[in-house]
Amino acid sequence: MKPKIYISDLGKHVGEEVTLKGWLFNKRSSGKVKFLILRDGSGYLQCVVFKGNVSEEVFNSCEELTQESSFEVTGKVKEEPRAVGGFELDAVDVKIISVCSEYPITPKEHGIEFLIDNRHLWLRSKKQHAILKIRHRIIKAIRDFFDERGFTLFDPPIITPNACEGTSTLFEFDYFDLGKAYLTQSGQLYAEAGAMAFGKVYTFGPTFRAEKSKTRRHLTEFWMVEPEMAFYDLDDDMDLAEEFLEYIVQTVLTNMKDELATLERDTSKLEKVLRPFPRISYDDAVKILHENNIEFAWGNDFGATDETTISNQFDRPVMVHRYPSEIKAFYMKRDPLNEKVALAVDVLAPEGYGEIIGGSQREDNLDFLIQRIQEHNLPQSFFEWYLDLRRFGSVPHAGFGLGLERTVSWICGIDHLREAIPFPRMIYRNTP
RNA sequence: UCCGCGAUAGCUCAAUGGUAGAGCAUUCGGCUGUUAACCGAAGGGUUGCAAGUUCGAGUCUUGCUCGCGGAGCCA
Repeated sequence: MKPKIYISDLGKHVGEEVTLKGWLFNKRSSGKVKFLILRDGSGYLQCVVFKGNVSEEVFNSCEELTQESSFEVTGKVKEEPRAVGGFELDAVDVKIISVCSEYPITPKEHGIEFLIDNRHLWLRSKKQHAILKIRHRIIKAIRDFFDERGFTLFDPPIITPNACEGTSTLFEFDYFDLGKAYLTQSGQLYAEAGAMAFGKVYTFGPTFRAEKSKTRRHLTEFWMVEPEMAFYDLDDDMDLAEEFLEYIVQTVLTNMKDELATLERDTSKLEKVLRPFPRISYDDAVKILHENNIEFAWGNDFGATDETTISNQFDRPVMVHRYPSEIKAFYMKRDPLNEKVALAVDVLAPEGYGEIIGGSQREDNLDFLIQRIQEHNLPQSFFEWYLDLRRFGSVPHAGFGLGLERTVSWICGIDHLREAIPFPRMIYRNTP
């Protein structure tokens, strides 16, 4: 097979005659010269078609090229500061592969509703392309981070028999003769089993929430990465979380400069995401709200505006720990120094992006755990295997979950989660 | 579930209760360096649906449908 050449590789081919394939991003013509902007998924390239340099037939055929028509172009690569990307192709031949008729997304402004209806095409746009390239880099950074630190990737089931934490509304369906089953809302309980087997594991996959949340911060299907570590306490958990976030952000800053520029992201705010992050207790956070004249009663969970007020006090992610145990999940260990609070931590992203990490040290005492399950009115029979983890060599352990799309949104500086995933699923939309 | 906003050409939007318009896209013509190119021309409409008020409704009223974002819940 002849080696394929992509626009991103053109620096290695200056002066050579190459053949490229792709789609027409835009076209300008001036009588005897035509400028075809080729898009091949790896970049953009201006192809110059002078009337004398190609056959008359080829020159005229360029008129048929409409936006997003696919074609093949052959020509000599040259450096050209006037062109986007710094290179240009002097075309000697153009072959049309498929003519596109009336591409819906024109190079003008469009409304969000129209764009999301055409998500399958919107993905070709520069901004969406940049967001999803950054998403890809974030995923790689996540995997590199854990792989380099001795974690084992541990895939939990998507189909579960019980409502894991007993709080969220889940997608329910019939599972053969076994009754109702649910789509997972978290792989965490299974990750705990993994941590007892491998020491340090992480799960990374889709999770589902059937709540009728109708905001720019919610999807019904989203991706979550959940590390779980044996012999970690809450402080160890927070140490890992801040190292993790720093690694992700700094990796993107180093490797995705062009994409961040396309998104017009103010990177000075991302450059500040360096350890250590501020760590404040829930009590301290409540004080901050009161100092800002916000009414808030101890024992409640923070709303979106509360989170923004708290995170605005800092220039990097803030870790809020030791929440009232009543508003947290049954498996979270209570603080031995204060039974009213759980050894939990939420990480709030800067710039109003809200909670991106939720974690805790887990309850490792069998009797306490059974008591919590009863207090939450959860069916203990579903949790016997989970209780076995405490019966057979229980150890202190901790973990957290990071919402991928919220992290992508924050780093990209976009205002809606739906742009952070190729095909978003929301309560009133499951197409395309 | 509650609160608020919206629906006009393929798209983005205009239009004091009085002839439904512009830009982009499409088609045709012009231009040898364009950068959302530009210049000229053409085609393109059951104004979300239903009823009401009025001499006259895109505009006012009521109901419905669909969508948007906020609350709650959460990542």
